[in-house]
Amino acid sequence: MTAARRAEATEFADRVLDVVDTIPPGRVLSYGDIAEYLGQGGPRQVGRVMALWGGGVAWWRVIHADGSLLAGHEREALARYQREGTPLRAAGDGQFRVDMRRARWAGPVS
DNA sequence: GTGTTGACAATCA
DNA sequence: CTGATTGCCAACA
Repeated sequence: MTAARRAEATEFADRVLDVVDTIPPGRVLSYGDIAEYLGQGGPRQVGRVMALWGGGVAWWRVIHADGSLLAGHEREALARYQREGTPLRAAGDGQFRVDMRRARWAGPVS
């Protein structure tokens, strides 16, 4: 059942993308949080989905658990954060990270 | 079937 | 706070 397996992968991806699309402006979620929220897979699987099909959603709202930004897209994400008012934290060297303590979204239900 | 890699995470030094 | 190590899950050669 290779077709079924592919269908499952697409379904998982669809769920992840749906969750990401549900994240309100000014908030973020970590890969592990999304995996935990879905109750399946893991942070890496979420990361894979984002890498493949994340281009159609607010990928900048999905970051690492420690609040670090995506490698290679820091400038883009930073612009989004400043525009949406996402709580940021400067490290002094130009290293900006999201303040997970405040920006972390609890989900549709809180 | 085995080993390596990866948009990760938690823990330890 | 930074860096290194281990654990996890799935894809890929």
